[in-house]
Amino acid sequence: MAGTTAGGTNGGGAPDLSELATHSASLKRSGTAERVAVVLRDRITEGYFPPGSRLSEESISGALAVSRNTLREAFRLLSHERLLEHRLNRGVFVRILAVDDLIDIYRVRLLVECAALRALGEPPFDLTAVEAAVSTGEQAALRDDWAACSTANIRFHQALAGLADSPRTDELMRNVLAELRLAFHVMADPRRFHEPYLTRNREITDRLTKGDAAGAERMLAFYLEDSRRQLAEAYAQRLTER
Amino acid sequence: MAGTTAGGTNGGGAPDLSELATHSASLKRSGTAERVAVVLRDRITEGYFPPGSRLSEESISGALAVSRNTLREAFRLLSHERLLEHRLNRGVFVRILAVDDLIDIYRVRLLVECAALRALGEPPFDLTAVEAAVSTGEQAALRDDWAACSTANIRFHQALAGLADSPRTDELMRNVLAELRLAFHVMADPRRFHEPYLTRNREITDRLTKGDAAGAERMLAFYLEDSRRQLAEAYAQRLTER
DNA sequence: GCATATTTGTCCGTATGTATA
DNA sequence: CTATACATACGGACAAATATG
Repeated sequence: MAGTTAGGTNGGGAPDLSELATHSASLKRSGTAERVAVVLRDRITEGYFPPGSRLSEESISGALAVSRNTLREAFRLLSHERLLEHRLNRGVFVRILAVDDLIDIYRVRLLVECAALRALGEPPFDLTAVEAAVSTGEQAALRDDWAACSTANIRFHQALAGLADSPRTDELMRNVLAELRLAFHVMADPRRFHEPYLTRNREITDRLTKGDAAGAERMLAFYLEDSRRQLAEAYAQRLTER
Repeated sequence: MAGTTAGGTNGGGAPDLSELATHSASLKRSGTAERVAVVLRDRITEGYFPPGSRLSEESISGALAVSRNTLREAFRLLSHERLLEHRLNRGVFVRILAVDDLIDIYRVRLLVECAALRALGEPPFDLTAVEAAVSTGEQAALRDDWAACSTANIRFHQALAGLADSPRTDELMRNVLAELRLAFHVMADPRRFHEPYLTRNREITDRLTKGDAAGAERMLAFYLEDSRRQLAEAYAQRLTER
């Protein structure tokens, strides 16, 4: 019944929001609100809903064929993850990070990623996930596929944090890195921000392979500091020139 | 408040759950769902709703005089914080931590709290919050007020993590420590778990006052390891004997 | 500054499915 | 196995806040 009026919140692009129906392949039984949240999260992190855009209850619920009540439950979840911002009586918006947010995100990353390396035990580490992320990143760079490169880079850092073997830490990193993507969508110059770090990813991994966790940690700290500075500067500039 | 048709929806008696109405002290404009979440969170962490208890949509929405839709939004928030567990088609329950959860929580604490100390700059630290927490804990112990002592102890560790000066880290610790309270409510022998740590809190603080962050970090690591072991053992026993 | 349209906030009623006694 | 209770999800309603002309 819901009238899917074309051209809702977003001016252009693919109008296809759906593919909600049969997720029966997944073992995890979850309600519709959570499935809606998954779809929206994907759309946000992929840039389909750019930062600052308003997510109208009516159009989204229409496009996804769910009731407004259910949609609002999904909104709550994503607001809690800081991907959406809930302004009372005005609706939900894709968050626009402030520079302070960037700084805090990098502070968390420095804390968590370095701590994960420091907490490593004896030299034969399980680096399969780290290795995989690094090589997919390198291959994506060869293809000039900077979107994939960005994803691989993020996965590299998730893998590093994953060495702590802690589900809660994993979730923290997932959320924080998803937030970080919001900043990249404001700037959209992926190559500049990811290419220089490919070799450093490789170097860090090599250190770990050799069992030199302390060295890897030191390099990682410099890496994050450089990345933070470069990103924060470019981001601040981009924000003010709007 | 909107939609107040035909008077109060529930003229009937609400138990002692309420006090929803006047939150006017807070500057933060928030919707009912968030206020409901605050009330429920308090009730859970204070033990009014013990772990394992089911939170019926009907009775809670009746007691708080909010609609079931609004209540469900609040449930989503608390589920996301791992205080509630959402079992599909069965409702929401106050979470019962598994031993694995305890271990992971302590892993996160070790990671974050130690990293916060390690990241400290030059010796004159701002320890007002830490100091305050320690002394309130000591005074509570003198009064045999172990509930207050538990709270102060938690606040002590929040203050330690707060030295990292990172909002996201603060939130992480808030959530993780709120979760940890669930374990204490299963056992309810607060004295045994908090008294031995009062002096160690004091010692750690003293180290920090002297500017010896590395020493404090070492002590903290032992502290957490001891605490984790003692708690996990007692908790496992308590769980199996039920 | 005002009148109006749009959108959110909140509530109600209800049909359907699922788990449990 | 049937019955009951409850969560799930939808749609409609209206007040209040906000945006718009």
